[in-house]
Amino acid sequence: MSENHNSSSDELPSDFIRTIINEDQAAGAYEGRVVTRFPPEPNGYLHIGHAKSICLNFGIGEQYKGARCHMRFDDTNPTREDIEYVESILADVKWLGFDWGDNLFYASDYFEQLYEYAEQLIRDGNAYVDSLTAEEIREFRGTLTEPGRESPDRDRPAEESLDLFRRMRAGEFPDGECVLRARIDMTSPNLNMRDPVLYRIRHAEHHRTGNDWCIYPMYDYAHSLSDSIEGITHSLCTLEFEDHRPLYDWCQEALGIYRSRQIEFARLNLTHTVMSKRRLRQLVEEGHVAGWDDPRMPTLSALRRRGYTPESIRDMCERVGVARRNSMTELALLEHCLREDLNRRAPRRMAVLDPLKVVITNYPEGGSEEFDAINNPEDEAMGTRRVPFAREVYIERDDFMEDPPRRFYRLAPGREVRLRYACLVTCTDVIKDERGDVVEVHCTYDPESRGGNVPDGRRVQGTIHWVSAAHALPMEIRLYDNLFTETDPAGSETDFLDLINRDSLDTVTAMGEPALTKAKAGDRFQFERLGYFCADTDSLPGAPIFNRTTTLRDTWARISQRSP
RNA sequence: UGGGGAUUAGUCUAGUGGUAAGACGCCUGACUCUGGAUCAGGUAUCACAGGUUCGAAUCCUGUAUCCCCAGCCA
Repeated sequence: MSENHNSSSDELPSDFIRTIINEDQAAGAYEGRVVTRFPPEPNGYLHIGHAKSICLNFGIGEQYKGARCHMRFDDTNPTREDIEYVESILADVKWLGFDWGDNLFYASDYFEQLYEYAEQLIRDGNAYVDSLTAEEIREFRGTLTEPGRESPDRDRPAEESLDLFRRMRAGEFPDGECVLRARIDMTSPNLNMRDPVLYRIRHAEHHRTGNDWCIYPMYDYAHSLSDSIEGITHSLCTLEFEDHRPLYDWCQEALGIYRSRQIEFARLNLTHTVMSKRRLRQLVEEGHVAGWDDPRMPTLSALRRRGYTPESIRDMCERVGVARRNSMTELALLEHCLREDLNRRAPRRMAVLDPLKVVITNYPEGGSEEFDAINNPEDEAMGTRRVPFAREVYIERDDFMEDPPRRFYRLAPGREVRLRYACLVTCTDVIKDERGDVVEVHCTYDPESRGGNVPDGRRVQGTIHWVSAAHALPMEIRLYDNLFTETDPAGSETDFLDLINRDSLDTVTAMGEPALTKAKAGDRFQFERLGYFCADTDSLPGAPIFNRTTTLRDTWARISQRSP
């Protein structure tokens, strides 16, 4: 497999995990094989945090000769999972540009084998059926500073546990009646080793196995064994599973089966958003956003809808790197990756978000003409297009100031600017309404400057974008800002819901050049001087609706804020 | 002294005994029919305190701070 992303750098990523793999390869470990896996539970939508794990695991699968990455669903809890999530997860991974080939697996595929392994543990005295209640188990577990106590059932004869376990499977007990526990060490300082539960009873329909089972394996047990069954060499997971590693190892060792190695890395955190499933769910269910794919969400489906490219997300994940320290990546990095990608690829168009009418008084009434505009200055092959021009045009309200401050290069009374690709105009009059607000600006144009060129070589400081009023396409545009103004809403003292940015969505009616009429959902453009925009899935034929993916870097905004 | 982990610029990440590297951000300047892009330059002594050494971000000792763990969730 080859990657076509990040063509600007041929360097393969390197990090402590790849260093470990390199060492393993050099030492001939795992017979030279490298097998990773991406193991989500199908109980929600993937977000950009998952993208880091996907890029890591699949990236390693692509990087090493003969390596592969398995797509595996950790579907061991039927009450929270659904086929809907399986499908969206698969679509998202595919969208990011990764391919699992034939290696699509489900932990539920192994239920029978997992069950047999459990019987083996019981026979070997490594597991027992415990009839303590959930509350009792919790009490017996002890605390962080006090050791736990052994259950009265801990020394139950293997035969008895075996019988009980079979009856658990047969459905003789209601939920919660008993569990299968590993027999490890109730005094371990690591709570995960205090006889962890391996199986619980759940009379629930599973999205794949239906009602075949009423006992379901717990994560630690199922995950360790699934990795072993699939011959996973390097099992990469996030930091919070560090304390689970001894149990992960114990499961494979107690059964004497293939040994995989768990390695933990820090999860991705992004500023100005939340990443936990619980909080994302709350945003959706309480209606703070329109849905999982609301373009303000950090889910992959939302980022896709908003206009982010898979390449930009992969690039960001690569640049963030992989390490063991908790970190918070600035959203600015993702935005940079997006701009870099789209600057190269997105066709340019002109659109005016906040229109102010300009009348060119010396231009013939009723006349019009077309000018050539470059589709992408970064890529000549993208060619040019014709843009209609007439006596009345719209410009951005921000591009005119009656009383401009220093360093304002745009239109002002008496000042000449270039209408991009069209001509030079000079402001001669300002028309205001009774409240004193500017409603229209009058200009004269220099007929010698057709196309925007300056025959006598005189300099104009500003070049602004415009749209012919007579030809303009009115279109809905959704302007997004961060869902949270705080850097780390989840880490704040205040409830994150109280930190939601009330101005995160602003819908405006903009005027676009006619070429935009043909835009289809998913099409991305740079609207010159404004930002990158992507036609939303709500678009109708001939009536596109655009999401602003991100703005362009805006030097003027910084200057004007600094010294007004 | 419950256990486990982490600590390099505003952010992320390299460097594992030889005198701090890259990216984002920010600041300067050049250039420009996008105040975009591009180009050039600037922006830390490595949590702290001792110690070992000719030499320490790297080794040792101690301290501090932060993160994770008491689901029959993953």
